Amino acid sequence: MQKILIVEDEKAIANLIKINLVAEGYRCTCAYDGETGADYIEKETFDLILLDIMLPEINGYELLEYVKPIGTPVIFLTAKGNVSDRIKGLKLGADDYIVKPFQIGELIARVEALLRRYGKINKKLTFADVEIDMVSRTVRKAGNIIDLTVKEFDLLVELVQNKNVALYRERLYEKVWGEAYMGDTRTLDSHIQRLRRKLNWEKEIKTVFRVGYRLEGGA
Amino acid sequence: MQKILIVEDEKAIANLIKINLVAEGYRCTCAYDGETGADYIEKETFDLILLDIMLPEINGYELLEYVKPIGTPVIFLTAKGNVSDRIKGLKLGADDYIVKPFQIGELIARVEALLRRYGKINKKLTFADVEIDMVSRTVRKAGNIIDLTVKEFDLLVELVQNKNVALYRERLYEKVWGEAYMGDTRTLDSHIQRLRRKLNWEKEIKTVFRVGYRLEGGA
DNA sequence: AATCCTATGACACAACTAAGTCACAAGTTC
DNA sequence: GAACTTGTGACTTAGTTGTGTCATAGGATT
Repeated sequence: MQKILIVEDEKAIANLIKINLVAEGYRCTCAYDGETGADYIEKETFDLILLDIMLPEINGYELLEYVKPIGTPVIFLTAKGNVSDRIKGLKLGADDYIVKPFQIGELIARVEALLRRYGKINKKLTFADVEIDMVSRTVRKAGNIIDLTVKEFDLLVELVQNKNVALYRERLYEKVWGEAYMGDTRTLDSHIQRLRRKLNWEKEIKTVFRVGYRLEGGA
Repeated sequence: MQKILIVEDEKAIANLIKINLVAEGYRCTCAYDGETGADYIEKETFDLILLDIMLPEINGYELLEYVKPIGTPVIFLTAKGNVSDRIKGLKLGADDYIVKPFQIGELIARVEALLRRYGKINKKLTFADVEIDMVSRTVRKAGNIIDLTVKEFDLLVELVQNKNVALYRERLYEKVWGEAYMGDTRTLDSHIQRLRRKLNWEKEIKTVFRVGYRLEGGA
């Protein structure tokens, strides 16, 4: 379960947010002023911080400076229309902002999007006896390092993140290569072939005819 | 692959959205007025609908009423700052809204978030001892994987989604093949035959003479 | 009930399309 | 420039799908 810190001096707003995020399955802590917020950040690790700019005592920007070295993603809560605030916040390292008054659905969407973005970075992925370290970009199978090229690695990650899902060729291509797929070359096929060989995954990477590929089995 | 319907009268906006969603791996259909939108909803099943409130002829709210019983999730596209619109939309059953002009990234994030939330619900179909996983595109009967081709799979889904309903040949054909039916070939019959064989569904798929087929029984 | 007409079942096969394989050239990195 | 990565085209192999033919069954008409 992911933990979210809400730093917001208006208790009504803070609690409204909390109720809704808890309902979505997050664990939430509220701090009603910057100092308390800083204390929490010191003591615990959070997956995400929602930070009001206008705070008594310590303001949001200072707190942001404080959070930055830790690397926790931050969403700024800013007053309506205050564009310079947003820009300042983003420059200082906030990952996103949301304008008050906001609909709770919008907040949740942003929280989810940001957590998903960050989630990808610090993770290790595993599939059967294959372990993928996203940070060092290394892959081990049964403990032995398997050398993969950049494209092979990206493709593997995409497959493992969607194990047991039939992935359309177009989608795979677009995710790994970042551009539209024109189905007249053998690029994707070749890379699949290389992955299958290097990992001995002749069966695990199943061809779904006229669709794409599916990584089958695993944990 | 998930299908999204975009109902938006400004073609430029509709197409912009489409291009971006297609790049993300979705299949998109655009309707430039409410009536066309209603037609599509009638004919096809979508995973998500993006719906502009301000539409010629039928407005967004009416269309929403129309979609509600089907249960497809809806994201409203509303004009800037029109708070009462948003609230009305949410009350009427929209699952989220986004304010124009929007950043395309935000739209995508919301689409993904919503599909993920809903995806947990709608991704498996069952009929008797047959389980259909829409995501991995696999079919199991009594636990054993049954290999189906694309057309067979699509046809099966159509039948199961309308179990105990007599489906006209024309309708089946148009749903699965996406084109008009000219009743002088054995195409549909052959595929029905293949399904019956692979699933041992000689009785379950009942022929309705001069009409089409009906999947009978099940849970 | 006998007859006729049409719809569907069964089947085999041809046409088509997709994917596998491979070798190599162009591009990158060290 | 050596070693490696990557994309591509030619070719091969394989899987899918539509179609015609013929057999059979269903329903209508008399």
